[in-house]
Amino acid sequence: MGDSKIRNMEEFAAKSGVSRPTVSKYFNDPGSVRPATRTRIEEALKQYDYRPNIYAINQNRRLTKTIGIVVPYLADPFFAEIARNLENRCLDAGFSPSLFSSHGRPELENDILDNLRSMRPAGVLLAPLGRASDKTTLEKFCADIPTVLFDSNIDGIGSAFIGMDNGQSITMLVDYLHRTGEPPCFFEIRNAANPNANKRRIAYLNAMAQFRLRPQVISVDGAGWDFEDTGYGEGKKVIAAKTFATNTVLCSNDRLAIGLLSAAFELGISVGHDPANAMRIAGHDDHPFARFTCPPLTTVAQDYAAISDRSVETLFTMIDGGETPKTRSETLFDGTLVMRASA
Amino acid sequence: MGDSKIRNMEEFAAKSGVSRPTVSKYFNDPGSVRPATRTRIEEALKQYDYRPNIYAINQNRRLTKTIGIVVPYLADPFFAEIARNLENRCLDAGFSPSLFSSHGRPELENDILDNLRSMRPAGVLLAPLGRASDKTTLEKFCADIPTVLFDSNIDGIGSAFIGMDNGQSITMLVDYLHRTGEPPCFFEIRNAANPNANKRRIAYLNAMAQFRLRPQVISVDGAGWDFEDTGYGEGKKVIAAKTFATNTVLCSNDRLAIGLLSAAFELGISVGHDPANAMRIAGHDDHPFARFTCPPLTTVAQDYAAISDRSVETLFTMIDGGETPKTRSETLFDGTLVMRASA
DNA sequence: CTAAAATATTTGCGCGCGTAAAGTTTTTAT
DNA sequence: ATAAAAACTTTACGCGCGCAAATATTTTAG
Repeated sequence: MGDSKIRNMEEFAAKSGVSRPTVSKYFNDPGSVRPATRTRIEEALKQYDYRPNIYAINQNRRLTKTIGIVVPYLADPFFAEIARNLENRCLDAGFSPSLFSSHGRPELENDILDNLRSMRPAGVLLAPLGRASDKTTLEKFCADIPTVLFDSNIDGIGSAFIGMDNGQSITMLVDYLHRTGEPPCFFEIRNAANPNANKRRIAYLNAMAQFRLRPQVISVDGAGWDFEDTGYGEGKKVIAAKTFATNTVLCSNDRLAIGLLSAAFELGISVGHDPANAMRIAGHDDHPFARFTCPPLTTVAQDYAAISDRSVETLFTMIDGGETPKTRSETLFDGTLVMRASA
Repeated sequence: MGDSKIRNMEEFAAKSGVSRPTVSKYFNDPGSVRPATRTRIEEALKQYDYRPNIYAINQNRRLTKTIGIVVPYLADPFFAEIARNLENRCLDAGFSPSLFSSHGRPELENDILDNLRSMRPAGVLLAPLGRASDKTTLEKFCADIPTVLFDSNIDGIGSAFIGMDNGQSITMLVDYLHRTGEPPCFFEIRNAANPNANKRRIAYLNAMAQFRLRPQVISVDGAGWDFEDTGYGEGKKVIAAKTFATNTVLCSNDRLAIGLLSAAFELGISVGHDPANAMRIAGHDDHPFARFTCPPLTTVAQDYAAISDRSVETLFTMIDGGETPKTRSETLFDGTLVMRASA
């Protein structure tokens, strides 16, 4: 363990019997020094636990080894889970991830990006708030820092977008629901901030048209990120008013579905795939808790791992390549149908 | 907006017609310079959006304005919510919070603390993994950096602990369940990492003794942080085996209860406070999703705001005071009974 | 209006490390 | 064994700012 305290790289270099520039080289890439030298440094490292001062390092490097990760709302387990995957992959690649949540607040998103810019990160993985985001700020930021967008696509922002194919997933879900019972109504939050919400409504309308079914979109008011609460409160009203044209409801996302399930339960309406039940409810995303609702939620699974992996890979190739690619790429992954008891 | 680019404080000072040291003083505390000078700086700030280099600042300051926040598992909405509160309070106080999740892995917790130490933060708010934590590392860390523990108490670690009074909360819950029906069995994960689990079991046993009731603790195996999964899988076995001595189950935490609710539902066992139901299930924590389970979960609410506020306050007084207090303080908040339909 | 107090400025050092150039030693290839 | 290549050492500068001391200016008090 540590004996006397080492104050800087100079002192440490003296202790290890290697010159300071070589020690510096070692810390930037241990493989870049001769094996014999490496051993000497690492021996010294065991004796005098020394770490280079990160602030001094970052001040002098043109680019840091930091990767910024920004999500719109970390208290949403979906983003928490994605963030966890992203963090792990960055760590594996030798970068230090720095995690930020906009907490649903556009001003905070701007502040975070401002802070991030002054951190001179190697790159940023950004899931923007969406409609609420300040596009000008986003645009400026992406011009300066290699940025990969994920989850929420905003046209023209960032050098790449990784997300899921809402058209594919919703069509599949509509198809399934239609084959197994009454065609679905679509339950969503009006003017939702997340751009996926829009795409899903449109995908629903297209799918229904394709299957020659009459669509019904129920848009309810709801602010903020308390989707369960909106699903519950507004769902109760809609169910009580018997607004749903069919017994099957496709929710814009799982959190809304969880709220709607809760509303149905309270009103004594049985939900389930079995025809004995009064209602069927399906969601979208395969939220971490969707397996544990009562009844368990039928939904479309997003491929968390694939989205995380591809986002990080895309960013790393951008970083390695040196410059931002000419053309903006969009990668969409297919969802997987998860048949559970609710629909 | 920004005209020509400012490279450093020297250039910016020239543009604003103020000397560099004064500008430096301004950025450390805008109120410490004369109003006239302040105006001149802020006028210049509007023209040439300049920000001091954080790395240069942090390298030269003895203490940074960073507050480290470390939670054991961010994908648990309980910690996500606490983290959100803590972040906001740090921001309000002019600090920059830096959020880390140990993701349930002790090595990662150690790495995070190592990184954090080299960041020379003004202070750290730490919710340790608990039993799995490397106590030696924690101890060393707390000796160097002002640290407030929250949620999980580890004897002697950190200068203060802020959490909830498991004795009070569990006693209240046992009392309530006993008054309104059969006395509760206690459902928990064997050898849980979190120290609260232990305290709750003991509190349960004490409470049952106090009310002269026969206790029954059911400890199931479960690794990791997938509490719902454990509650569901093991819960199904326990219910099927009719192990529970009474019809009332008090779960060690809400996430376990959510899993158990799911198990009961699958087995066709109706859960609810109403005597018509076959079973009653209660949880602990008032997890963000507890309101939306079917039936909604009766539980004890932790006072998120109080715990966050007090943790931050305690840390700030430590930071202001300069040195760590002689005596370690422990602050425990009472829980609030939340009566919902499940028990 | 003058002295005292408060605030600015000037000057200059230091933080810990990246990095480049020139010279030296070691390794690898022929 | 010798030349070429690779790795290392030495030397030196610069990054952008904190901070301290001495000096100059402005504000406030009497």
